[in-house]
Amino acid sequence: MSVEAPPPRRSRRGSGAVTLHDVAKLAGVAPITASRALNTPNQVSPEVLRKVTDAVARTGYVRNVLAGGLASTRSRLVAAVVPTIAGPVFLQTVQSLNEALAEAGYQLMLGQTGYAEAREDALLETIIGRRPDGIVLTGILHSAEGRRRLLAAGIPVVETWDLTPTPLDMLVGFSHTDVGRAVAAFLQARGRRRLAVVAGDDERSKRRHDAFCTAARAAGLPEVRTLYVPAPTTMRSGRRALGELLAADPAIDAVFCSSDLLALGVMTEAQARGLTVPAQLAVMGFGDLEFAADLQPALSTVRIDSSAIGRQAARFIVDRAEGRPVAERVVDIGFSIVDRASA
Amino acid sequence: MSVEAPPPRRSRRGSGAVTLHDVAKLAGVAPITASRALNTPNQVSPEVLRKVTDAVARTGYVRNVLAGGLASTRSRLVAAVVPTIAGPVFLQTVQSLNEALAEAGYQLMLGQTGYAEAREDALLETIIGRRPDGIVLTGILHSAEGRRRLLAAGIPVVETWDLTPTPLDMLVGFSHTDVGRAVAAFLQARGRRRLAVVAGDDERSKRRHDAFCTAARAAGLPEVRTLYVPAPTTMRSGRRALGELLAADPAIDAVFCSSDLLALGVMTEAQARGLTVPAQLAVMGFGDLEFAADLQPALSTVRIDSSAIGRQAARFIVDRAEGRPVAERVVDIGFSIVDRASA
DNA sequence: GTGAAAGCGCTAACAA
DNA sequence: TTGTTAGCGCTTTCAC
Repeated sequence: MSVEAPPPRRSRRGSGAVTLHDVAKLAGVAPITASRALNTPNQVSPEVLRKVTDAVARTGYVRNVLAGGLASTRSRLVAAVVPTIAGPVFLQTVQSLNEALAEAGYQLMLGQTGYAEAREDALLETIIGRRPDGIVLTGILHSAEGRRRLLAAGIPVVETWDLTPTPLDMLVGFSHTDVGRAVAAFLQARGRRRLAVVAGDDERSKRRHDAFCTAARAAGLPEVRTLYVPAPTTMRSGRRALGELLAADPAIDAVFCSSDLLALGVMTEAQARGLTVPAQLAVMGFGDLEFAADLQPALSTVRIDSSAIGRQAARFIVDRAEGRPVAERVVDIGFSIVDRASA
Repeated sequence: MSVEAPPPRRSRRGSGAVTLHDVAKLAGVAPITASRALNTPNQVSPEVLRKVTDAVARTGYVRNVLAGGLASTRSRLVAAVVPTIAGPVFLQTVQSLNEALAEAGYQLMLGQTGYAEAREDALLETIIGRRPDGIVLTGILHSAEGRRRLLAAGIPVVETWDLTPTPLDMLVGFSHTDVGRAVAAFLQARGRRRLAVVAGDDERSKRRHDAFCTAARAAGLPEVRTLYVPAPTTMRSGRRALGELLAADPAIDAVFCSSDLLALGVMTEAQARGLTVPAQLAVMGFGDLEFAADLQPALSTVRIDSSAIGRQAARFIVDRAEGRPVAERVVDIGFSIVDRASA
């Protein structure tokens, strides 16, 4: 009569799902070997590889990335912080970021601050709690507290859509000041003199339009009429804005909008009032969204390679996560003025 | 002379960050007590709560949600699967879903299939690997393999943007067939007889337009001209489509588009060709995006409460995750026809 | 109300 | 190439 071991008291914990342990047992190898077969197949004999692959298929095993991440301190999770994805400006960036990350085996976590800088800190805490392998920020980070936390956490950070001499870590963007200057020069070269601006009230577009106004002033043009609308910008606020602008100064001959959507609103309102674009009023947008080229007249605008920002951000994070050296921490992707019919 | 303990051989593992252990030690309590102070503060004496809160502040501790999730088998992560966020149709849903989840302490993970059903399965595997507390699907899940996996994983699933008699688990959407019928009736009531359709080639819009055509036929109207364009739909494809439609039949007097963007393209093209909307051509969109009301003429369209879908999906998942009973597993949020100027 | 012990499922480190 | 051991940082279970 053999002394039986006590029954392995089935614990109430755990999800009950198939674990790597089960797979290893079925394949007749140690768990770590099964782990290697899945993660670094070429460190394992073909024989073992076959047995493990087999066991995985038979059990329907799905790896638990959370557990792996805890053990390896690599979560393969990347967080993106945007004001909102509703304004289609960042959409392209988020989309291409997501794609590039997915290809490299990383998952994207989305966080929206809603243009309220106050929420930035709270969101950051939530994010750090997940120990992401990287954080992609839209714009530069403002709060000192936030910067401190991020640095302390040692998480790679990419700031985007802006340029600053003092990046937190890595940066991919362009100069908003340069955009403002370039558009002012562009409109002036086309003989426009009474310039106006309709801009969302976020920091970056303000910076663009400050530069725009400064450049206009320097060129001896009359004071630029400026109207700020709440971010995110909409077609509706564009329509309203042109009305107000015209009420203040019926003689304006060019409007620089901080988004293509705003520009669509301005053009529509102009049309509704019987103003012809560009003859009586030049309209410039910003972003070069998909629809810009197909408006009637086609919208002149500033093109930002939004997808390139996302891809570069992904490259930054993945390189850092895989321990590859990042040569250049700051990438200026520039912009270009798209000269279509509306200006 | 005291015998010193050997130095606690500093392990090379771990992130080196402050852990709950450190906090507990500083507060002079057991780790589990510190855990309770943070998660269920009212199960702990005010005294202890104070000491722990204090220690957290002094150390700058940020909880490791991954570790917590592993121990409790609750990741507080929810995955959303969308064809693409670029088409602004799902944007609202994703946005409100994200917001509602964030409020409840859950994080959203984004996965894009890109309208390729083949990628659905691969994406699903990646997602299940993270052990999310729920999955929100856009549309209904097709692959039998995918359904099997999801069921096996025991993860709550919400299918959205559609209605089916055989939901996988929970469902919030509306009937695309009803939409098609309603729009056909609407146009017919306005005296339109030569109907046309421009639709994205995804399953749901096809269903809408099949119903539309069937209803038109039943009403004795002439055969509906139909043109499918690749999803995601764009303004450009709308412009092109009207051109083709007109070439095939110059006498059409109404176009039903499968998205507002498409409708914008159709309206723009009509205008470019000197056709007046709605006098000569009625245009109907779908989605009621923000800009629809502000177009010239204002766009008649079908309104879907996209945000409500997101919120309901969040409620479903959170209720399930917190163990609350879900009374109704299927919610039909309906739709409404917005009767503006373009039709 | 508080704590000790024992994992959650996986992988780093070291050894064979 | 493969295995043993010892965690990753937290929470469940059960006892006080």
